[in-house]
Amino acid sequence: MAAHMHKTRRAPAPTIKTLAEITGYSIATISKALRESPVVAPVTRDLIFKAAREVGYQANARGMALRTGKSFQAAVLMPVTAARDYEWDGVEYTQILSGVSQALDGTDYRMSVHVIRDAVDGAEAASRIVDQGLADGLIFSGILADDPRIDLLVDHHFPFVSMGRCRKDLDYAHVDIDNEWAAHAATARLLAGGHRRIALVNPERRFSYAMDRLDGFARAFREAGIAASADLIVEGDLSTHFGRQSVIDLLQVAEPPTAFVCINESTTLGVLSGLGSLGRQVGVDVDVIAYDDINVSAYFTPPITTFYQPIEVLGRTLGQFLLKRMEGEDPKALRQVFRPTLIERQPDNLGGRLA
Amino acid sequence: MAAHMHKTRRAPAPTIKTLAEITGYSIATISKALRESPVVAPVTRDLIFKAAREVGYQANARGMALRTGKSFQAAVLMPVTAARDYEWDGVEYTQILSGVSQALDGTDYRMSVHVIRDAVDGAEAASRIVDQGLADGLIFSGILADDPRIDLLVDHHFPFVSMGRCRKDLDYAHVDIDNEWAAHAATARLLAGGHRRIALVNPERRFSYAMDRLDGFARAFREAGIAASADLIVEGDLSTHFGRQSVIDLLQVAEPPTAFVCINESTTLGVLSGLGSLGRQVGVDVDVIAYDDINVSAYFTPPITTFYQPIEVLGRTLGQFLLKRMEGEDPKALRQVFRPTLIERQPDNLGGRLA
DNA sequence: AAGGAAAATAAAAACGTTTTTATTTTGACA
DNA sequence: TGTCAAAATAAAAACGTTTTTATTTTCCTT
Repeated sequence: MAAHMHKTRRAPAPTIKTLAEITGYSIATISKALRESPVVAPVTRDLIFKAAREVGYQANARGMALRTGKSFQAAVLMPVTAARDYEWDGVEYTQILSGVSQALDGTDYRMSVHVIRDAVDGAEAASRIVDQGLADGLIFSGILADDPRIDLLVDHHFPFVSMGRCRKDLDYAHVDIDNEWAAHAATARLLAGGHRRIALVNPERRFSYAMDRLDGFARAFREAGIAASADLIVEGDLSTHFGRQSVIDLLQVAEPPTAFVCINESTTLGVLSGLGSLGRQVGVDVDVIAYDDINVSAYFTPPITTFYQPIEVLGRTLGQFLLKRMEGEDPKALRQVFRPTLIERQPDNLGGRLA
Repeated sequence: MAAHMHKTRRAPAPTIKTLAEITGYSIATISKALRESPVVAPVTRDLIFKAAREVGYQANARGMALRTGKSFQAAVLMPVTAARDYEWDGVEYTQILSGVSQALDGTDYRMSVHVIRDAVDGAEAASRIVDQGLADGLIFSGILADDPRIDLLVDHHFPFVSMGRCRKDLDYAHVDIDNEWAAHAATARLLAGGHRRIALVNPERRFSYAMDRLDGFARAFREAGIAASADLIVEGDLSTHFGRQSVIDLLQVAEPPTAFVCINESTTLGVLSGLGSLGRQVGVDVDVIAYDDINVSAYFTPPITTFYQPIEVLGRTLGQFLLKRMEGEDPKALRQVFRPTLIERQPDNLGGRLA
């Protein structure tokens, strides 16, 4: 009677022991054969592999994990700002995760995501991951000018790849966008178009790349022999709200900007929203150049000039680098800085009205 | 000499054995005490807890995992369409992950993310997770009208919570948005505003919620006693490109729509982009009502009327439900359908020109 | 054909838990 | 004060691997 109650009991997954029974070899030999150890005879290795295939053997991750002390997890810290309620934010992270996951595909590693709300949270997450061995490697972004996570991880010899670079030491694996270059190029383009009062909508200075962008902005002016419009630099979180508010504030100053250089999509959307509600037209009253990583600027009305870098590519590189780091490769060999490509969608000279 | 080479060796993390040595109890007693088993005397339990606190004992997840057969992972399937190159897509997923992670905070569970590229990929990922015991529970979305994942998981008694519902069987834990209601409400609002030719920009029919929205759309017309503009229903992926192309196509028909009901942010952006490039003005030539989950419609120019549901809340509920499911709670008790709130930003009657 | 090194395989221990079973201690009752 | 059940603790086994150490087999050399 009771036998009818439950379905046919699922056969327990085959283990190394099952293979030992089937083939007649000891579990030690099985283990070595499966890991292609040279000490086991090729003929028995083949035999064991065949048996493994036949019964559909899959190494038990938990057993491996306990024995080796590894977790087979690649952790990613994903920032989510709790600042404004549910504001559009961090949208590019799906692309990063997608890229990392692509790199991990086919390896023994899984991707675990740790959501962090701020820098402190991020540092805590990192040390928890190290202390408790929650992962074998770590990927994170939002690098501060002097980031405690990097010190911690270097100290513990914990494999990691950062998206972005600290400003001081570079002896670790990283992937980055050339923010100095991009900010310089955008500013130079606007200067060439005749703009003099250029606003820079920038992240907070504690972020390493905010400083890089400031540098590029300044260099463009310096090279043009023009005094930088340093009073038109605004700094804040990367929210849409911030972009909008920045425009509203900046257009009230005595000598308002005729052009804007923006950080990311969401801020750009806010800037356009602010311009729209003040009745200013892009390409007529002001020009806007943005940095784009999810290919969305093409759909703004009007489409605007952007520096574009598909972020999934960065994610993939991050994953590839992390795999190599976890295998002990020298971090010095694992660095890549991407230059976004310029996509010209506007002349960015206010239709010639400036010349 | 060599002693100088490496830093002071980090003390190995304390284990249950360490605690046994310190307290003099056996490891069995330690284990039971830490899990608050009633068989161990309260006084020794306290003693053991105290010792654990003092040495900073943290249970080794790998040991627990091997012994219990659990993985302490909550898996989330994250869809990323590879359709168009790096198109803005799936941006709401950071919010979902954030919500799930919030729910998991403070528990023993970690969140692992599995990126899937299509429905087949999703089904494979699900069965891999079940077969290999990669996780103890699963969260996924993009539910098909008849989703193989649901059958698989129910069959294996594997704990899961779906975001969205199959159209046939509902005997499982799920969280959803009331798409029928939202589509109905949007359509009814436009009908009340005097619109008769209303376009529905919808996902592909294989998705369960696409059908729900079709139902709501039809019901609004039926209730108004007006023949539905069924020829103005377009179906496709949820990309910005699709939104834009839909508008361009639809405005070429003999009797073009005067209003659009959109699915999500990215499609809406595409719709607005299409309208802009054809020189049509929202609120003058056409009205647009959208569904918004990342609070971005407020920043479109002009701001448009939306049905808003903060998606992080859904994520949190998904996580909470999954925890309960993993503890064996009856799935029938774990269902929640959210109704988004209407945010009126336009009169949606073409400024009265229709009446 | 004996000896011995090299090659191949087996046995045993270990990773850190939980759980089942066994043993000791306590305390109530006669 | 001895008996016995109940309470408390200890011992041992197990989860599935990898790795170290031990044993057996092969085969070359003389």
